[in-house]
Amino acid sequence: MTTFFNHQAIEQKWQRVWADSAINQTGPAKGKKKYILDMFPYPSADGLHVGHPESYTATDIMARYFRFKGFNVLHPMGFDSFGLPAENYAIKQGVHPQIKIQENIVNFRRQIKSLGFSYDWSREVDTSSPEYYKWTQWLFLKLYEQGLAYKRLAPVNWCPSCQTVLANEQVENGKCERCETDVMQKNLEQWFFKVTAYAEELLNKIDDLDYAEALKATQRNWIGKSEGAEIEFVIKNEELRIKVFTTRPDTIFGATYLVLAPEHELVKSLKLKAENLNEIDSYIKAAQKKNKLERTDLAKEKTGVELQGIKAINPANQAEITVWIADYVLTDYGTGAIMAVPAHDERDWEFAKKFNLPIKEVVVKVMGNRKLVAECRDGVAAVLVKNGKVAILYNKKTDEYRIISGGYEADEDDFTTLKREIVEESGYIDFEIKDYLGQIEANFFAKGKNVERHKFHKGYLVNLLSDRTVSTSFEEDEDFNVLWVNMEEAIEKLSTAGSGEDEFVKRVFDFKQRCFAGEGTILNSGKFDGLSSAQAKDKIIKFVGGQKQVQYKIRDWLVSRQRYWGAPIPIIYCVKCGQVPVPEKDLPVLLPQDVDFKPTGESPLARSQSFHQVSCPKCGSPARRESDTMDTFVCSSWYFLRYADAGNQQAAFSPKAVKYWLPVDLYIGGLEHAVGHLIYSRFIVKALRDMGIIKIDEPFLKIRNQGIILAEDGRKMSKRWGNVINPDEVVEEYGADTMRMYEMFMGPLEDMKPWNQKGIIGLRRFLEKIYKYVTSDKEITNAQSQITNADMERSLHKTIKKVTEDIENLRFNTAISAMMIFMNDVAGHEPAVSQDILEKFLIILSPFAPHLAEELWQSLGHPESIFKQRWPAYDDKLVIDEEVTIAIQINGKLRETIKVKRWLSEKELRPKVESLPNVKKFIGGRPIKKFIYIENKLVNIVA
RNA sequence: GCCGCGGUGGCGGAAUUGGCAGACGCGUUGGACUUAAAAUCCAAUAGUAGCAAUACUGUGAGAGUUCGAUUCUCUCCCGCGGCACCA
Repeated sequence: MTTFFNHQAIEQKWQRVWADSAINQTGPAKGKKKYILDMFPYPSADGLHVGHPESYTATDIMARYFRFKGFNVLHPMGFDSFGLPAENYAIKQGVHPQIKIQENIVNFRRQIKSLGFSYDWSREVDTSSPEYYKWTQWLFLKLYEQGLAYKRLAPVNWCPSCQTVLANEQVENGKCERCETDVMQKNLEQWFFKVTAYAEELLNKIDDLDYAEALKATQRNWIGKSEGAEIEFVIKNEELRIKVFTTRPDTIFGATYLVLAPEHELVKSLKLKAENLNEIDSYIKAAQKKNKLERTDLAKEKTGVELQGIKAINPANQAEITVWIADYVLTDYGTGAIMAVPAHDERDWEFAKKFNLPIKEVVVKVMGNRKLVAECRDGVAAVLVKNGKVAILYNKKTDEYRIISGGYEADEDDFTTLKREIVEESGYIDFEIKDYLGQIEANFFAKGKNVERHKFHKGYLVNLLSDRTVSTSFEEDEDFNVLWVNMEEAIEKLSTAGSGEDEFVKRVFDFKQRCFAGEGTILNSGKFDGLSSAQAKDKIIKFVGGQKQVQYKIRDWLVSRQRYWGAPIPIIYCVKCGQVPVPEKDLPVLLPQDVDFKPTGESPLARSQSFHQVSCPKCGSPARRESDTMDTFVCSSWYFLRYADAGNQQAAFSPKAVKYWLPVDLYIGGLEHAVGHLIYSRFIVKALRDMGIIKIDEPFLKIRNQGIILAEDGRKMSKRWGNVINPDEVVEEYGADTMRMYEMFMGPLEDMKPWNQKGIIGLRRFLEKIYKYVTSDKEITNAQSQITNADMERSLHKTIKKVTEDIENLRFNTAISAMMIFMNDVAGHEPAVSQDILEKFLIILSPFAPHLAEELWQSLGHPESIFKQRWPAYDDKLVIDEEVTIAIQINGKLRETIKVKRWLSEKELRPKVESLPNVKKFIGGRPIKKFIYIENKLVNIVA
């Protein structure tokens, strides 16, 4: 590649100057501020990958832009340096994690600096340094004081390969997110942070935050709120009550059995009273052998066992119902017991079908809209409420279906109605009822009869047994029936019928649809009949003496780890006093250097006598130190607070510094941290707020997630595929500015996009074009047309406007495109533009390509850095063109364009337009029906 | 299954209170310069038909609203991400 400028010399020169002049150092805490933050990296041995510069460039542009705008900007960088990879490397290679991680940090810092980011390195943090983790331990103690950190025996996730427990957030599809080993369940005593105490606030504050919809949805899903009720079922002849959680109290009249999870606390005593203890025991044993993944496998057929001889009483209708144990009920959600409503819950339906349990329908689907029907009531002869029957007749021989519908007569039962209607309408006499399809409520307007209909229909599938017929008079109106059709036709022709028959057709072909799990109108529920589900819920909860209840899926955060390379948990176990927190003055609890850190399942720290054996800080008795370390996510859940006051020796941070700098105004990082790091950080901030230590509710006002950069082959970059792009090589060959520009130009920040090695050249050419234009004496050889400085002034102001707006909206790709358009305007035209125009252009370029902009700025005779300048303002008058091109359409098709003065009136414009030859041609002498004029944009002539 | 995001040339992408689809860049083709190549510069570049002017088609599919739809509404298909026996 020919080089018109020596990027290496320029970049080295300015990186040195900037470092020496401390130009990126954060100002004292006063004036208007912006806190622009990147997710700090884990300093892996592989060094930076191209995803890092993507988000770092974006934040760097923002930081530089806001400095130009006169803001005091905090833009820090640091390293999340505790964690497993360094430890695993240490185990393999025998190098202490600390040594390896420091090497990696040196490399990371070099790489980051080579890209010319404007970080304030004086505030760098390193989570594995005692100066930092002292305060991580302090944070732990603060949470401990509040009861937000606690130790508890609980079923936890255990990774047999990493030899440690994991938080729920670190398990993906039952596998360890780090090593993809199947995670086991173990009952262990572990440390937790009480995130659930903030579940509600974590959920409802999401609405006010400026996060991408994907991030919000992910967090909402993870928190998993559902509102319902807890209701007690009495066990017959026993003093026992079983509490169930349900979100559908409106279906309780349809609860035909109860189900307990195998681990439910009442199972132990109940099974002894059952008649089939052995069967029950073997079922429980079998269930507990399965791991979580097997238990929750949706494809698996449901299993269960009845507690024979035991009956519960449905509190709604006093019916005696059976009690079952089944592992489709989860132990750790709700109360670990459910009321089963097979008619309205697919899982209960499946279970009931398998074990032949009663299915009672208490909610019907509502078709059509009662309100709409009411609105078109005017002029309707009568309101007819007549309940009907729909039979779907199936002819096995021809594999065809036919719909027959009709109403009750007098007090007929279902079968009599069906029989009569089928004979009357079709003449067939030999059939049997095969399946009940459920009930629906239909609301519609029958045009032919001019009546509004509001009915309940029951549907049946009826098998034709032979072709025998009797002659009928076919009195019924055949137009209302679709005669024999095959399956596809039945679905197609009837799915738009809208009167409710279509719903039954669906239920014929889709077995699952026969279990209606939606909300509707209540039936078979005593005095609640006719209410909607929504209306019935509260009333029924009251009626059965239940309690309204909210459930969340999110669990407390398991923070202890049985590994070496983490912050030690500052707790001491005294023989006399029990759990004793390490006094703050004794912090940090230093990680011992001389430990065999091989993982064995026991915490490696337990093997260090000097670490382990201590005396109680309270009474001096013999004691032992907690030997677990903290999850690295604890370190990263507060680092953004430390940046505000990084050098503080006396405290984690001063309230004053946090008050000024926090919350973070813009945080950019990967979406993979949606439920781990980001929820943890939000939790920690809320906990510290409630302790009165800080005053903010949320750590991050605005979060954007950079999209993954894929390899050229469209796959993820991975050593395995050998398709990884090394940023160092790109910087060396094309330069840091080109690299920055390319990554910003690839596409929208948040989109996933593939790398294209050839595409980089376009950005390099663009920078060269600028360099040549500014440094040469502007003898443009290929002058195509004359252009005035006033024209260029306009072009510049348009560009400033576009780039300013695009930066504020993080649309860097179109900002660069706008600058390219400006250069295309300038270059190749004579005469050259004024120095003033060039200088302003360099300023708006400088956040993107800081080295080149600074170099050219200096070459224009400025001794002071370009980054000391102010952002150029644009003049609205110069941005708007006086002449506009108006598109002329005839009947919606573009036929001509015309250049006119801006804001030309229709009166002035119309004759001009109508006299255009093309317009005359396409109108072809027809009269003009309509002349639509959108000012400054378009004319559409309808002829 | 539920929730969220998306589907536009050969490729990355642009255009949204509904108003000229394909900006900008890559690639490709042709030309200039050169002994030659690279680099650079100029031109063309959605598809189909045509020598051409031009015409028709075209933003995942189908329908709808509208003078006008990539943009709004409905139905469906496909891709990505999250949750998932959560009662």
